[in-house]
Amino acid sequence: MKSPDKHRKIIRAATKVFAKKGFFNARISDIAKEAKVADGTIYLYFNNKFDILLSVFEQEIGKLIDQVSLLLKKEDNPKIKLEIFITNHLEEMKKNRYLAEVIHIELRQTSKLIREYRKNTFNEYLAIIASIIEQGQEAGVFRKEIEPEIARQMVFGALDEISRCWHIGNDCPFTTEEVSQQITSILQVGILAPNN
Amino acid sequence: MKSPDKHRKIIRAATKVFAKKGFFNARISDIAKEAKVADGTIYLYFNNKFDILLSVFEQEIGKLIDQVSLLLKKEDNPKIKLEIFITNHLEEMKKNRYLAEVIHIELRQTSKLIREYRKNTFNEYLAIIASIIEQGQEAGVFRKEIEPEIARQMVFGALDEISRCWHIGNDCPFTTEEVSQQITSILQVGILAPNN
Amino acid sequence: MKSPDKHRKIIRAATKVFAKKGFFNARISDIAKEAKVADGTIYLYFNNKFDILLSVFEQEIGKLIDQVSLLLKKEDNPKIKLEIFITNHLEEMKKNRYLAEVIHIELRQTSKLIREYRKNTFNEYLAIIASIIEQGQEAGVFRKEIEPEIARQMVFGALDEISRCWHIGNDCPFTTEEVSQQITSILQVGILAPNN
Amino acid sequence: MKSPDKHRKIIRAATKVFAKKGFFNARISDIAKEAKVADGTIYLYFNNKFDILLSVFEQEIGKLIDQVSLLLKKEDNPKIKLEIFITNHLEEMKKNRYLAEVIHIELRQTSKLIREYRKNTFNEYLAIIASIIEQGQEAGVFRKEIEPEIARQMVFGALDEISRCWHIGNDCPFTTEEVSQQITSILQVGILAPNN
DNA sequence: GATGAATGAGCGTTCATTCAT
DNA sequence: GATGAATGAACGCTCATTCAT
Repeated sequence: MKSPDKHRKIIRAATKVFAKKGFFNARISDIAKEAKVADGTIYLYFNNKFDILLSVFEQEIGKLIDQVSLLLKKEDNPKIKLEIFITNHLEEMKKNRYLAEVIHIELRQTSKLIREYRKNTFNEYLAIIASIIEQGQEAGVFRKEIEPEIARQMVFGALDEISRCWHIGNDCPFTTEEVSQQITSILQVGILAPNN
Repeated sequence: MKSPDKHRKIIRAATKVFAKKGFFNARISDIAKEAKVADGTIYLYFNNKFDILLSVFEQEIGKLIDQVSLLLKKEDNPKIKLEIFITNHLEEMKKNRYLAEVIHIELRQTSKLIREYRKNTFNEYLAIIASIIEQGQEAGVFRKEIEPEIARQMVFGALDEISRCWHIGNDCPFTTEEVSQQITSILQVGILAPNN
Repeated sequence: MKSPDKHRKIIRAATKVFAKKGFFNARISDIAKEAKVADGTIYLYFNNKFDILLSVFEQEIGKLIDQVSLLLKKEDNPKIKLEIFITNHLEEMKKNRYLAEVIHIELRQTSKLIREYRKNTFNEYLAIIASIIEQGQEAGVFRKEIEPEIARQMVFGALDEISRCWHIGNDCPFTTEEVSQQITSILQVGILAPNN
Repeated sequence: MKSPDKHRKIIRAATKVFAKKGFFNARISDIAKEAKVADGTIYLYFNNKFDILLSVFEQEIGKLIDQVSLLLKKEDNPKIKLEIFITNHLEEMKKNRYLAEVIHIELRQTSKLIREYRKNTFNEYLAIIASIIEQGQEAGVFRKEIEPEIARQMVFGALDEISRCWHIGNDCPFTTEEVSQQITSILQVGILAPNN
């Protein structure tokens, strides 16, 4: 029977290799070497290279969902919930460089497969943002005329762009906390000065 | 003398092919066929496959810069300038599906070349956003505690995520105008309801 | 573990193909077909096409060195040693048509690699000639004013030109033995008639 | 009408380029650039790349033949004639690096075409050596049992190997004169010390 | 189950040759 | 005659995938 341990090892190795080289430049043998496994062994656990990529997402983003869900469960205030989501995402991206790169590099690589995939686990993650907005609107805390879907895209787009800039190596002179606060603040009260 | 017409034809073809298949899945012969030239002809105008990608950016993003610069020149109010930038970007992405895909798919290829490249033309485009924010702060229209760099990332990230969702084929029930207004509005006054 | 058998098969095939077509006209797929392996298999055993050429030399010339060294060990007389070298080389070239062609065709490829290479195994082979001359001089059998290096070049040049003519297809009406004796004789006593 | 001047310019350029890069690594455009002529122009004067190579030989070796023939005409003594041939060849090879490389690199490149060619002008050059030997034998100066064909091969092989070593960049601590004398001496009186 | 040698389709790129101007 | 842009066949090499052990 296939060992779940080896499955995990391969996923971890693939996450690292994809992050370092990008999906197309990563070779199966790189992943095999990183996982200390024979090339052929990988095909006992995955159908093909692309399947590995999908599994990396399932696994890693599943973890993200679990983690942030746990944090959000303890809080009722939508304002704070949004802040928690933002802070958690940024912190994770800063910590888990591999996942960050896999998301922002590989998520756009292509193609129908990814597109279909995105209707699954990853969209579940994004849906959390929309649901926070909706709860806030129901609670009268957020403006009703905001479309939760658009706001969700804004939030994720903003966060993902931030993490991309971090990992591109351009110096970013701000701490995670500062960035988190600024984004939260802009989202909450906008950029206008009081009398405008 | 190498014909500038052919150069343009190849760029156009490459934009289309990269958008449809992604950089790595695009074949030189695909581009050649699309441009109705021989494979070898491409190498009279470009050094290699990657050079084509860079040229596509230079060309297309140069156009974007020119266009939005022209529009912004006519306006002084930073609030409206920001709206103009947002609207123009979204409209262009909606219209020029190929450019949109090339940006959001290919901009993420890990590559020193792209990284270096991004310090050039593309960053020029992004710098426009930051400068609008700064002008607004100087004019007292935007909050001074906003970091223009972070806001810039938020804006571009949001817009890029929007355009990605459009082209991914997920139904987006909103018009360009609605999206543009919502984003502008969130950025300007935030998402909080009046008394929060 | 990569099979040494396959390594040998490829070397043998390459020797044949290089001899038949020359290095530049030889195709990797020709070698693969001749060796009855897949094209890609060749790259499990060699780094690139040029590496195959070098290996052919290492292998084949190594064999030549071993063989002639063995023969020379049994003999002390420098006169006879020289004759042995000459005869052995000519016999081998006559027998091993492929090696002969590889030497005289490929040895002349301008290439830093080959030049560096020649300082290794092949030059070892040539050095045998020089050392025979030197021994002869020490023993007082050969004239002391002969430069061993120049004589060495003469000997090898002569032998290589002979073998080239054989394989070029021009009829050569002499047996290996006759040629061997003539060359040995010219080298030993020159071409002058007794009273000149 | 095709200009003989341009024909000569291309030959000269090709000699240089072939010598520098070898036949297979030389590109038609290299030759065209060196000759300050358009690529296409070359095909007005030559049928194909290989034809250029043949023409280079015809031309350059023709010159060699003329030159050495002139020198030999003035001399009757076969001993001296042989010395003249040897000295002249070595001097030319030392002077005309391009021709030297073209001979020793390209002469072995390959193939049926070259082989047929060699029955022409180049063999004429080699025949000069044989005829000197024959004259010497008739005059009783050279041993009758020497086969002129074999001696010819020895002479040319020796000379060509010398010139190859020169151009390979290996240090050769001897002057042209020394080499010439040593080779002449070995050929004439052999390498044996007086009493052997 | 695990291995890693073997496979071979596939692609980026080169360059001799052609031909419209 | 001269040009040089255009052509496209050809090849070295890679690497995802398979399969005998």
